Amino acid sequence: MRTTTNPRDLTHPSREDIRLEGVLHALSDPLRLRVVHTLAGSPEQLSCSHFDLPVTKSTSTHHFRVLRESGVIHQAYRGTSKMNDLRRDDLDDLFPGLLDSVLVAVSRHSPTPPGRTGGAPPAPPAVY
Amino acid sequence: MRTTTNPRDLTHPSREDIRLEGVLHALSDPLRLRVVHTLAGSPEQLSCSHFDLPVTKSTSTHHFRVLRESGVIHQAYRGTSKMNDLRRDDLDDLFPGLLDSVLVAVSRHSPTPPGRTGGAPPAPPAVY
DNA sequence: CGCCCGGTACGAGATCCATCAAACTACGAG
DNA sequence: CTCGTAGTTTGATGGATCTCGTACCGGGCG
Repeated sequence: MRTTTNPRDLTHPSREDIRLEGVLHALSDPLRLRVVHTLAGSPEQLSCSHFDLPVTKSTSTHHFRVLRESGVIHQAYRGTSKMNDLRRDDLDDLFPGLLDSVLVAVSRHSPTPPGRTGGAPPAPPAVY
Repeated sequence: MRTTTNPRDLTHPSREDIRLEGVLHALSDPLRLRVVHTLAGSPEQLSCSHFDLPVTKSTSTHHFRVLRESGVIHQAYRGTSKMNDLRRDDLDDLFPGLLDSVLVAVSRHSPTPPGRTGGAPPAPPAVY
């Protein structure tokens, strides 16, 4: 009967539990939108600490949790840090075109947020 | 120099003042999502009272205001009632594909909300 | 004119949300 | 084992947000 609430267990909603309202709400915050945008522009997973958000650690934790619990991102521990990546497949399957249109909108309307991701430009719209 | 604050004056954000976060936030509420979906499925403007929302009149007013102030809908008085319609052109121009993908997602994941709109099916995805 | 109907304004209460500081946990390196 | 790094938890605070009830207004109808 161990499963005693291991603090390193991360709960993610299954695909069918992801709700549109939740995703839209998660994306309606500038900070979170920035995280999603950066994540989309990176070919690899990124640790939480990679993002240089203008808030404290606890606030950061909060935002990442909102993103995870709404089904927008997937998180997993790797050593001492936590890796994040977009749940692209799930989102594209559930809400086709939604993520892409949001990402394009962010790219268009934000002057490319300070703090470059690494190399890949914002995020090519992917297949249409 | 006041125009004496005419209560029938409705303020709408100009196109360039519409913000992505605001739109996403406005759409992240089930009630408002339902309104937008119904509006999108109607070829004509609809009065506020056309919607049979499970809330009181004042709450209804509140939600319509959120939609208007975020730039999602346009409102205008016509006689004793207020007509609503989507700001499709503005939204499509600012955030291409966003509204369509949201509407498709609503159509897919809601069992066609009770209280039919009139005739037109949910909203054909329009040009891709 | 007087009334109703569609909608607004104004509080007020409850809940949620973003934010922080401070104390804590877990892992890896010395 | 000790320390530092990465992130969590808890509690508090201030600000939105959602909801309501009640009072109000403006236009149309009888």
